[in-house]
Amino acid sequence: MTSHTPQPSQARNVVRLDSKRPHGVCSTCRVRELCLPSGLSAADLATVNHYIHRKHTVARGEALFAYQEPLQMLYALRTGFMKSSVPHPDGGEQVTGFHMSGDLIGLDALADGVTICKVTALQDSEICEISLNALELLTRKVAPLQRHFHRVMSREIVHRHEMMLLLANVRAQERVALFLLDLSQRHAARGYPAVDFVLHMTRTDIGSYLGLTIETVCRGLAQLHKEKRIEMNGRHIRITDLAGLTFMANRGAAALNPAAPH
Amino acid sequence: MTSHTPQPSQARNVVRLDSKRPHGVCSTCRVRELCLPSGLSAADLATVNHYIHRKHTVARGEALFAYQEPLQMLYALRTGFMKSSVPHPDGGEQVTGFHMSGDLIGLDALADGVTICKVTALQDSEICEISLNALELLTRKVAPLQRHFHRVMSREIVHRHEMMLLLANVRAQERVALFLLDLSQRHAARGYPAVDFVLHMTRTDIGSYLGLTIETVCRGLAQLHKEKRIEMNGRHIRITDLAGLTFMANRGAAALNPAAPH
DNA sequence: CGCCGCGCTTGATCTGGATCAACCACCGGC
DNA sequence: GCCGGTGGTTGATCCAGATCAAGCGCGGCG
Repeated sequence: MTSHTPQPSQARNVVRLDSKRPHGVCSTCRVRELCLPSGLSAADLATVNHYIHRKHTVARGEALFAYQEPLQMLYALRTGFMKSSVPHPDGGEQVTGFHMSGDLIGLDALADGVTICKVTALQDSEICEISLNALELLTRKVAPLQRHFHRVMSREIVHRHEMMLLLANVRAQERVALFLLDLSQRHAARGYPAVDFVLHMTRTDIGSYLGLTIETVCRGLAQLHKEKRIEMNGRHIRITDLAGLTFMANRGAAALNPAAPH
Repeated sequence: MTSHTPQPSQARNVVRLDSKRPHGVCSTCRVRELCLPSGLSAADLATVNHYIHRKHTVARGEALFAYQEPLQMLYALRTGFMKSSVPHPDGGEQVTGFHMSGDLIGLDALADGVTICKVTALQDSEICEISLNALELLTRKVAPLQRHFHRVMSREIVHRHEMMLLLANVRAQERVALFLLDLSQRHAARGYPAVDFVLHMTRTDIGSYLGLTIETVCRGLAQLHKEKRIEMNGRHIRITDLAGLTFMANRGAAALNPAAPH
């Protein structure tokens, strides 16, 4: 009810410093370039900065928001790891995505102002937020932000598009390989090791996300291990044959990358 | 190369009449309210109108654009029927969507400026277009348009999200039922009969779209006929038991609508 | 006309992954 | 220490839907 609409002042090029936002939220953020204010000039960044709020941590296991909850915010994951899921009527859930630092969360709620999935922290997470009102204001005012925001939304479409193709066309074994590669690439984009990481989600989550049962995921991983493509110790994964993994994933993902050079 | 950026004039509230656009493209359009300029005031509509171009017809079987083609336009289907598809390396294709009048086409290309699917006309179609430059300008200038555009993009995310859930969770028979209901609702939204329509696509297209083989689609339809839920004559469909069809589809789609009242 | 090719239908068989089942490893509580 | 719960692994069986196969109806064309 308290709508809390910030008053935009014209031609603001300076960061206003106050006790709540000592240095600005984005300007000190490591993953800024993966996030909403990617590619902005210092002046534009300062403007945007002013509307972004730091929110409290979401503890592991806690929800950022629930399923079908009214939402007037857009969130960005600053640090941590989260999953999106849709509850099944039978008590289970369908996992629809995993989120790493720099990812925007809540784009799918713009359509009707209501969330279409629940988002839960798999690791203690810090998140930033911006009100949709402020976002609309800013994207009107800051053209590069507008363009980037459109690209981000479009990328969200492309991602779900690729998941559709995966679920329609790709064999179980290759789904698992693609999943690991996707994580690997997202780690790399954030400056973490690409071939050595920890899975923050359970096997059940992975299976649900990939449209497979937990048993099939296990067998898929076991098979990759037998083929000496990965080493595995519980949730710790080490990719020992990235090229081989990429190759077999690409065979499976031919449908995702039809124009890939032979 | 010839970038053709229209010069925005300030506070233009009148439709400029010229020989090319006698009445404005949108203001005479039957599906305007389903399309980009939904919910605009007369003045805003006139402004938007000015940047929308009518393009020539795309004949049945012809492509609107190809796979992985640079795209600086957003299209809207005015009349006709189209499909989106991704080519398979083996010569086949994966159908990713069907488009009816009022649908926007090309939102997924915003991400990288390159199309991620090919779009073909299944019926002779008229399409409208707007350059991305103009769109960016307009959404900055016309706030209701901006808001609506964000909702449209978000809806595109939601749609692919629902397809993901369908492909991951729903049984073949229920996929077919859901497909028919989806078409039915989209017909109804355009003022056409909801229970009596023609499928413009082949069974193969349907199968590809639903992640099923053509045989399974046939059997699904035959089963629906046997259960007296539909009548069928080639591509002509008549839904004779909409309630029953909805019921069985909802059972299958429980995963898509988990919070549906008992 | 006859022939071909495409879209569609229906039946018979096969199989990838689901389901069912058993078991282990680990951890937290008492 | 024991005990129960959660997450993970592996083996045995089952089944929905893919694959293979055969045939029909129809429109275009030499």
